[in-house]
Amino acid sequence: MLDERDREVLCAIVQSYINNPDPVGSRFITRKYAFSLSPASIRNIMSDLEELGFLRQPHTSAGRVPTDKGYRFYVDSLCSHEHQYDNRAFFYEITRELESIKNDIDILLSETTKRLSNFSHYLGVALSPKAGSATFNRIKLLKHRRNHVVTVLFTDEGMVRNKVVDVDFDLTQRDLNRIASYLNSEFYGCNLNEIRTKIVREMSEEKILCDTLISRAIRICREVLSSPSGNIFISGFTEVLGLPDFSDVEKIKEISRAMEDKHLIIKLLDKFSESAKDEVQVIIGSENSLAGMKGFSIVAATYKEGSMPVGSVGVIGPTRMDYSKTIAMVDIVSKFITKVIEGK
Amino acid sequence: MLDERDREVLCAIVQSYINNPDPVGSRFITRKYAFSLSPASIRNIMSDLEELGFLRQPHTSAGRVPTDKGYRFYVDSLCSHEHQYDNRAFFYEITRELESIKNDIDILLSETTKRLSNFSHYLGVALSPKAGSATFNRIKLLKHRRNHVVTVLFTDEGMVRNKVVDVDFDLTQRDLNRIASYLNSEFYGCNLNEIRTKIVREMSEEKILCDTLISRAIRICREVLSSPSGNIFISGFTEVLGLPDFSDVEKIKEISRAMEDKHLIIKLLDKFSESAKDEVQVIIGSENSLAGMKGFSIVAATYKEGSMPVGSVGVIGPTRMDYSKTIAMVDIVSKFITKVIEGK
DNA sequence: TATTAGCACTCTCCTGTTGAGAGTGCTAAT
DNA sequence: ATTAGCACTCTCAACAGGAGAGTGCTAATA
Repeated sequence: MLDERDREVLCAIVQSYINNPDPVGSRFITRKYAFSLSPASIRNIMSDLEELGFLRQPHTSAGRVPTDKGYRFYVDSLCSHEHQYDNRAFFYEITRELESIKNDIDILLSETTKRLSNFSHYLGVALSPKAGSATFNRIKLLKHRRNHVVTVLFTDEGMVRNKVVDVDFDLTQRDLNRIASYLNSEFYGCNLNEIRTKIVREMSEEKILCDTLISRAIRICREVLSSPSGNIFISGFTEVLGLPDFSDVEKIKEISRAMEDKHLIIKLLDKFSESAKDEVQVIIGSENSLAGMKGFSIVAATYKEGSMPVGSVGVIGPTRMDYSKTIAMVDIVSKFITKVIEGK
Repeated sequence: MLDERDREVLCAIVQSYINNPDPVGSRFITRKYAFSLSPASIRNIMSDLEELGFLRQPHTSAGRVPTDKGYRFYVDSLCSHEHQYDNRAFFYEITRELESIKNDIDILLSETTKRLSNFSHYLGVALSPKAGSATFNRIKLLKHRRNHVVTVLFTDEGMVRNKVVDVDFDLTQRDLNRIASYLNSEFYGCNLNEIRTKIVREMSEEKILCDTLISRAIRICREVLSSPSGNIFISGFTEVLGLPDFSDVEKIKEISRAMEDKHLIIKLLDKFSESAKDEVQVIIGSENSLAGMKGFSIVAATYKEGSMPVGSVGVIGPTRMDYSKTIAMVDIVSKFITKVIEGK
């Protein structure tokens, strides 16, 4: 479909536009990229590329601009995925500054997104491990004031989570210990999601258990498991405001709305976690299924725990994004987080 | 200094400008506010008010606009602080929807700021209780994997906080229990800040204790207390983008930078907590000591725990802010949070 | 003496025009 | 197949003119 020359021109246009958001014209291409072709020939090629949907013109007598399809082709077939030199500073910074934060995954992720946005100039995003996919190790119940129980849940993965649970009955610490050991023997090694569904089923079926210790145990456990979605971290709004892509107030509102709708972004990143692909993934502009996110691209990857993806980290920016560099950065970051978590 | 008539005119100008961000002219005043004076007389008054620093003109032949000093006078002497009717819906919403979130103060505050920004159209902010001012009740240490200890700290105020602490020595659960009971007997009833300073002192003085149980206890405790500052919650960026005050990209960058600098806002709100005044406090534009926050106003109040202010909640917006309404809202919110916390 | 009508003046903002500049597509020559 | 040449289109910046809003000042008025 595209011969070598066409590809070269497309590549030059995309790179030039990424570098500087002006529609790129034929003359500019010949001069800047030293093709052994005249502007007129370039124009013919550009015209073909436009026909094929890789480029478009903002208006007659403007240069060309890549379409989402153009970016896609560039990412898949044209851009080099080596960018190690540029990103070396980034790599050193995160390893040097963040390796020590290994006990609090939330802080680690939040700091990571900050660094990511600083270096990429786009939004850094990360999704903390979903509790649901973790494995129940043990639970500890501590009496707090009357009617309050502090629960501390340990997972096999080393996550610790606490929550204060209201109970409508008074329990001694001894009762709590018995409840805890019941839960521990019942659920040891189970996946938290499974436990939740199991509990819901049992609660609807066996109303008989009412007011026994087990029923209380179940009720407490349900409370503990009731907040399933992981935290999301987004950094770098000020950073993106500096980009020429956001010199327009409408564009700013758009990305701000997208950011506010955290649920949508969570959903999106969740998809990444599910598709257990190993590489960095890229969603470009309108490929996105979310209405509010068309116009932006997402570059993301998962980080793993015991070879299972448990969360994701990435970058959101304009479609006019330095994909090559960003992909390399996200790759670095996802591997780094995996390493920190596993090495814990 | 200002007679009754001058005040009325100033009040009209401020209110008109708050209502609609156009410089207000003499003719407009006479018509809208039905003064029994001609535009020419109003002009004379306005000229006086400008001389006194309450008003300024963006340019000759524009109307007048309040200065920070003008807003200050308005807030202190002119505006009515009754706004109950307008805010009734707001009051109902927060009491109905948020009262149930009493076990997790962070979620309560974050939801509160969301509601606050929705109703005010400005940024809602809140500072969670500073751990330092709380009172040690007891600590529980649980063995996590090798070299990791899960600490659960209870305060008299009912706060629970957990943290995973790395230790460079292996301890049995039994050791941990002994350490915990040492800490419990040593620090029961102490203020957390005191404990921290005490620990720092002891660690520098008595190196002798090295490698004993007590030294280990102290080390763990220090870790637990090492993150002193409270969380900050800010909501409503999309909300403020809708205001005419932020139709300019520069203004947007300004407020975005201010938001990113969370430390500064924390500092600012901390001051509110310290000055133990009971009322809602207002900082207008350049009264602010923070460079990045000039140009914005802050309306904030503290919420209390046992009649001690422990955190603050408020609103950040343009100096052209509906002070009357906002002050009433912040008042409602701060009292609401106090009630929820105390009633816990 | 305080108030006001009248008027000249200033400044912004909108609109329309114009010319430069950049880039294109097409055609004919190489 | 490539390219030079040219007419055409579109944007953008600069400029001018006119409407509109508001002011300050002065002289007349109650």
